[in-house]
Amino acid sequence: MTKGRDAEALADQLHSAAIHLLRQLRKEDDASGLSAPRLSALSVVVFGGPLTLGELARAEQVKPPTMTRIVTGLEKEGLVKRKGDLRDRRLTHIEATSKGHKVLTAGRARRVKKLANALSRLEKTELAELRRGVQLLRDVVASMRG
Amino acid sequence: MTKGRDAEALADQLHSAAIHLLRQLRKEDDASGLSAPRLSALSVVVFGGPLTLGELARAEQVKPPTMTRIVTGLEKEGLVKRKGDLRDRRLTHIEATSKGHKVLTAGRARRVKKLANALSRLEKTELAELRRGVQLLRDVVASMRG
DNA sequence: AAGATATCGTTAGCTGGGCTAACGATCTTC
DNA sequence: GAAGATCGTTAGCCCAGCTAACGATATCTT
Repeated sequence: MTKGRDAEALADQLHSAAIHLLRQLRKEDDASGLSAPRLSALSVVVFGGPLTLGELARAEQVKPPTMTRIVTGLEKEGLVKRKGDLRDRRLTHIEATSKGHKVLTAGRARRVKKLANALSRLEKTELAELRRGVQLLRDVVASMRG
Repeated sequence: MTKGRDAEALADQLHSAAIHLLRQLRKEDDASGLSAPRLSALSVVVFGGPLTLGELARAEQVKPPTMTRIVTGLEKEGLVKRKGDLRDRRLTHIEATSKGHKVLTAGRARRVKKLANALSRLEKTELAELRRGVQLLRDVVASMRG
């Protein structure tokens, strides 16, 4: 059947497009001076509120020892800080400092701006079509998790 | 203007979708037993024919010493081999072995299949819409290179 | 209440991948 | 033929991933 073959060709193009998109955007991230794992973890902390180290590790799909090191690095740069839990003293909560907020939002702004800039060259109707495509893509990605 | 704001929101969603898409697909790559840099380099060698180490380093946007190590790793696993150049004996050509071809195409098949599978759950019209979106995305990414 | 068990984060030690600096071998140029 | 450029490698650094093992703390059993 032709539908399956279409899906394969599209899958290939989509995969390639995603790779190239992220490769372009990563260049902007370099300006923050943070490595990708640190940037990603910081993002979760900033937007996801304070979390424990274990939660953060799970969110980043990484093992606890790895997250310990990432957090230690971020802490040394003054972007997050550790806080103990009074009820359960095994827990360590990680929260972003104001500097952490600033660095992250500045980086995100750079990145989004670059992409938004490219997007704004599109016609209004094209923008709508792309928006629809992105929505479908999100659904597809969500369905892959199962 | 509202168009700029729309572009920003879309940029954000697109960025996120691309990240999550690649994260899902990378799980399939793990089955190959190869790390991302090795897989990527192998892919260039397989599809881009024999290249020198320096060319490969540039293609992967990596410095020569890094590529030396990646190639050494691939060579130890029997996926590529080094070949000297008779005319210019400073050069080292890297070419894929048949095992290298097999491993790469098998991995690519797994990856594309997973994505194509998710895509094939879409309605025919949705598939067309997504295809249009991907086409636009490719144009957008291409325009960012400049 | 005490002892066994489970959970959380850290440390130790391994691999791999990124970099710069320095080097040996090899062309190329003068 | 000597000087300079180019190619790949080596050495040595840092970061990020993992597993195994541990100490501290909570929780469960009895």
